[in-house]
Amino acid sequence: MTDSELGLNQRIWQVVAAIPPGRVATYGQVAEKAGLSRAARRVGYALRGLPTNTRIPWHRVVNSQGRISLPEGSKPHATQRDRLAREGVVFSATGTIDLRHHGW
DNA sequence: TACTTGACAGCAT
DNA sequence: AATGCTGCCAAGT
Repeated sequence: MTDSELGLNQRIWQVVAAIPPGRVATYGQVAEKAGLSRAARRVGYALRGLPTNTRIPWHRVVNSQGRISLPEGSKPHATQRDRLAREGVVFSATGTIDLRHHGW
């Protein structure tokens, strides 16, 4: 495995793992903290490759609008929302999170 | 080997 | 407010 492969994904996962419960970070923030300043897309790709039983708190990562970036109605979407709600994250009627309050 | 795609985001129009 | 374009970087075709 090359450094660019392992290093990149692990850096991303490490950053995600550091997000405290009850808080959410945007893909852009994760990318920046991982040293990828503008590779928000790469973050989504890395999370997408995580196994279902991973211990990485991937659910604490949402897009810049405070919305879950997964197809509404899909199972992963419901899982993310449920886990966040369980940590005390509040969703508005339209399904958006107030980043001013829950942002990292 | 080259082009397209993707759990995104910021800026321009 | 809604599109569209560009940057990022690995994977798929």
